[in-house]
Amino acid sequence: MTDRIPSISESEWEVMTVLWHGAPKTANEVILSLQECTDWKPKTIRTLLDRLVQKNVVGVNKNQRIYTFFPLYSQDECQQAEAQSFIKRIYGGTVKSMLVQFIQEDSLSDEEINELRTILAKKQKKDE
Amino acid sequence: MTDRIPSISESEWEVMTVLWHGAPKTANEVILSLQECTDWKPKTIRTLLDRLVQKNVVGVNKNQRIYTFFPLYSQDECQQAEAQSFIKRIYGGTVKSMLVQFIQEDSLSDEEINELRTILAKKQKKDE
DNA sequence: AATACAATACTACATTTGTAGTCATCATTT
DNA sequence: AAATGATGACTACAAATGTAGTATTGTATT
Repeated sequence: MTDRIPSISESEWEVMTVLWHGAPKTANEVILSLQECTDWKPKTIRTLLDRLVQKNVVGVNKNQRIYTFFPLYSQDECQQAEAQSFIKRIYGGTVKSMLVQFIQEDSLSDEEINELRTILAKKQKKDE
Repeated sequence: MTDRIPSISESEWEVMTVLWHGAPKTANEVILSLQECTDWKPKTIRTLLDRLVQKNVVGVNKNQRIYTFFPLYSQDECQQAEAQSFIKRIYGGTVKSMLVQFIQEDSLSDEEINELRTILAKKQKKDE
């Protein structure tokens, strides 16, 4: 289903985040938003936007003189695609080995662990 | 502690995998190993090895005429570093949100879910 | 209408990555 | 010793990425 999502570079991802947070947005809005957390020049951001459009990850509405941009894939879709390829690259494709590592490290609070347990329990029940 | 691990590209990662699987190895051994699963030319693999050495991710023993190569970081360290930056990039830094997504998708078998539950349970007991 | 401003379009350039090739050298085989 | 073959050193080149700059053009202002 999810047609092959083109790869999104690190900087481009930040632009996507802004658009996922609310779209459509004008280039200027994106620029303002990103200048709060990065020190990229406006032109840089504009270039990133253009590249995302070329890659067909972002759409443009050119009806007005000032274009507006919007994501063509949901954040969820993109996260899953990235995660998929990441896991394949780094963990040889097995999701579990990664999860185990994360659980073993102290990246999770007690509460989070609890939540995860609950989710896992539910998941298991529902699946059968 | 873990000094900043340089970033390892996708192809380079495959070379690392071979070295983690057993080192030291000569370039030739690495090449043979990789030719089973890729169609890279020997020179390509050699270049990747050299770049890893430059990046200080792989060490070389030049005592013999034919060098041997070995990883300077454990697979675990590198996985954690990559995962860290990946999660920051894609999930805004929260480990849990990613785990939840993975659990929700059907990436896990029943058995795996069980294992995870066990691990979580143990983890929680031990922590307090 | 002329000018200034802002948005878009196009161009630029260094670095990293993927993917090798050529040249020099040392060891081994005639 | 000369030729051959394997290693290592250095070079190459296109695509992707990070990071902009210049040129053009439509809109708003005087």
